[in-house]
Amino acid sequence: MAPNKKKQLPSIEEFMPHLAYDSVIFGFNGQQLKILILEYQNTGFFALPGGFVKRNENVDDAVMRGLKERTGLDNIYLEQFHTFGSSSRSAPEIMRTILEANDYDVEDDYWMLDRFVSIAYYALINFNNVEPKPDELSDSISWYPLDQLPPLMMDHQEITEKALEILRDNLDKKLVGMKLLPQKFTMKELQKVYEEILGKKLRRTTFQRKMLSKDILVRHEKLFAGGAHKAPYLYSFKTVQTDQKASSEITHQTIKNTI
Amino acid sequence: MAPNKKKQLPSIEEFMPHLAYDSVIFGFNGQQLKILILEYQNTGFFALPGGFVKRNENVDDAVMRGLKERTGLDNIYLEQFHTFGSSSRSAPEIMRTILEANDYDVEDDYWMLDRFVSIAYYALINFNNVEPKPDELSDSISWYPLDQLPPLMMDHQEITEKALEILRDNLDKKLVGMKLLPQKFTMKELQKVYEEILGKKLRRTTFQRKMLSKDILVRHEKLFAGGAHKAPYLYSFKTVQTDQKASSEITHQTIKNTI
DNA sequence: TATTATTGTAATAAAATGAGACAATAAAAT
DNA sequence: ATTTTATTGTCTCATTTTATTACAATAATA
Repeated sequence: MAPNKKKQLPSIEEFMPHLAYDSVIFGFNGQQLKILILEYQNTGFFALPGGFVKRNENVDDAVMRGLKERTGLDNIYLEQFHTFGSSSRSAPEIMRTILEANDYDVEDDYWMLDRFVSIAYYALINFNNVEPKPDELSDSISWYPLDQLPPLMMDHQEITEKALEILRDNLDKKLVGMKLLPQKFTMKELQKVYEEILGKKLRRTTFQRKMLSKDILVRHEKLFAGGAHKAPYLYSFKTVQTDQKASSEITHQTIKNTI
Repeated sequence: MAPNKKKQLPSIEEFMPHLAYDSVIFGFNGQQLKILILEYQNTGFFALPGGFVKRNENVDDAVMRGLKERTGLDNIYLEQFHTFGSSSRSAPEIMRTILEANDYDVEDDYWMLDRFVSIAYYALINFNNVEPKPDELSDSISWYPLDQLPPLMMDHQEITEKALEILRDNLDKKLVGMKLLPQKFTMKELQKVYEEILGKKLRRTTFQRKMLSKDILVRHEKLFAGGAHKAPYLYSFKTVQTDQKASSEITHQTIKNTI
């Protein structure tokens, strides 16, 4: 790297030290469940999208902001699932390599080289027609199927595995499909979401009966152009207001549906 | 407070700034589910037991350590459940009052007056024969039934409610009864734990059949001295090793059983 | 017009749960 | 010593839920 044109690093005045977040962004394209991995330029390091929390910012908001800055994705469904607090969570060499590869001049006591406690979130999006963009830091970013992840830096593999575990547990409770599918979808597509997350095949008739009996779906017109067979109905999720968080939930959903 | 005999405050050199933990400690005495609340002397402030994380310490260990220091409880079952990261989580006046009530001299820029992100844990213990002791900071500490909590400072009420919600969700999955009961217990006691956590009565025969069919219980000798009626069997939980964490789980359990 | 593959639903079987009945029994009362 | 009492463990039957199979409906293709 040329030792000239050094850039200005983010200042510790702006952020809380020792505190970071990482996000496991699940995307579904109708076929496969994938997650978003970014690669730091000129380093070969693969990582979950993450960032830092400003001194006067809600952690939830920081994650939303950082995700938009780093991935171009806005207003996506986010849920905190675990905080990783091992004292071994520091990687000064790696962080230095990444920063220097981007032409930053890094002092030995620079705050990003310290130990970090990371609050981890998972996000759910339908990634048809969505093209995540790397940010100005020149990272590349792309989708990887869960069984074809590159080797991830630090404990990001462990974070990813925990995210999937929690996602499975929340599958029915949180109506996960709602966030991963377009507004209207077929029963087959919904089943595919479940199968991808659970990692196993489900029985068609049982699944259909179970979903219909839940009183969460609205049936719409049929979807033609499916092939040489009976056309399936399209469904959407009912927008039920179950609790005090309903309005913000609906915001999420509405925005998601317009992606 | 006399302005003499000022004591030395914990230094920011030792701890990570802006990072705290809070713990919701559930205890069961055979009858009622209670949680441990501490009262800061001379202030009237009630709070969950909490503390700070040393710069070179795992967060999990910090919670365990702090709990021992503050409550006298050792090696109890702990599980992280949520991190509270709202930017409004600071209470400089309250913290100053607490510290000054304990004869500390507090500078305006003292780190404990800052905003804190709090990692929340719940703990489960059987509190027969356990007498929590307040620490040297002269707090008093005692058990409160969930429906008779005093007004808690900051967002500690919200933290408590979230803990209970998570505990309910984990009831079957995590074998919560194992941590709250003595090593040997009757079916009625186990049912009582479930009822207290769920906040509703359960049907005796259905509960008994469900528990026995789970293949998690070992039946032991009968417990006499129960009253003018048939004596119930005593049960204990099977110690199954399901995954790689099994050995540490067993440690928890063994230690818990000797409390 | 027949063929094909898939969909929606009904019919039936199996499993899980709810609800009640009842005999067994340990301690207390007589 | 006998009866009474309350609770326990288990069984039965009813109801609900879930699994499995079967099959008619139908949109595109041959």
